Amino acid sequence: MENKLPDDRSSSHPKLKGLRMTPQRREVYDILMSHRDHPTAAEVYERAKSNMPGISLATVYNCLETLVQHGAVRQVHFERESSRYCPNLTAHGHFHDEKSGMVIDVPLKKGASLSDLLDLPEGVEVNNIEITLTGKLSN
Amino acid sequence: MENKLPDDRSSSHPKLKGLRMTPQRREVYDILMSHRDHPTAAEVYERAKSNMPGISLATVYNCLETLVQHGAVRQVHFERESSRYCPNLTAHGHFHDEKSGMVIDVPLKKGASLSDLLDLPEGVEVNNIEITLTGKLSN
DNA sequence: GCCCCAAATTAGAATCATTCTAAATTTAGG
DNA sequence: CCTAAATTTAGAATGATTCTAATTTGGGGC
Repeated sequence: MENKLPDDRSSSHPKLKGLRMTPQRREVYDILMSHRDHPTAAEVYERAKSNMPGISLATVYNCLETLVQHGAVRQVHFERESSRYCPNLTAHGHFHDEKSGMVIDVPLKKGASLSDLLDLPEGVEVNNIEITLTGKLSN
Repeated sequence: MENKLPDDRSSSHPKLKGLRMTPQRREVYDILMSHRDHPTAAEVYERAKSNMPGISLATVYNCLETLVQHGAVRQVHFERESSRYCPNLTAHGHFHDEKSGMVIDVPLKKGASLSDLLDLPEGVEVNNIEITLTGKLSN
């Protein structure tokens, strides 16, 4: 059922250029792209096993690390809980509902920029930013 | 050598009201207030031992947790590294230098507010915010 | 001032996410 | 098709933190 384009091994997303797209990496990447609910490595592993019963947890960790290094997905952290993974590459923060554990993306306001908010010291090169909010979803 | 005010057990800082100020908690709190360099629990433990050789690591963890719960200090997280502790209660973010490991406070610009930056969903009660930057201090 | 109970402290065990190790497998290039 | 390098794998190791159960401490009531 899969569309096998011979040249599609590492080019379905611009961020994946230069990355050998093994079946395991594709599986992990597809899981992140299709669910988009900020799963942990263990959750990705559970989902991956249904399509790929032989995949190992170590491989899931390896694939996630590789995808993060290539900028294809982002890691999200709340306190010291398990890392979560997010395929949304736009500038945004994350809200963590303390009751349900659910994580939702919090977009930046149109035209807004972090440098409007923060008084950054001179001569720093910022490679990564995390904006994390925790609280209650009052419904 | 210590100034023993009978009423000073839990009132040296407004945030410490209602908290039994044991010698261990005072020691931990004083370490955070005097160094202000975002130490980990293990680093607080090392420092505490010089004044209080019998203190245990578990107690340092307990004291830090209690101080955080009472809003007297804040926890700071980078990726999944050890939690760090910060006595600066004003709204601010943190920059983590990848080379030296040093952490510095990043103040918010005067008059700026997070809600200017983020498009928060309706009806969320935000209890905590972390803004963490990682990168290189290019000096 | 003394006793009692709850809270705090303690050492060490347990937990758990993640990383490491070493061996087996897969893949790309020649 | 062959070889070297990259990837995957199972299981062990790591390390920060939390838990457990026992001991110690301190404040309020008498």
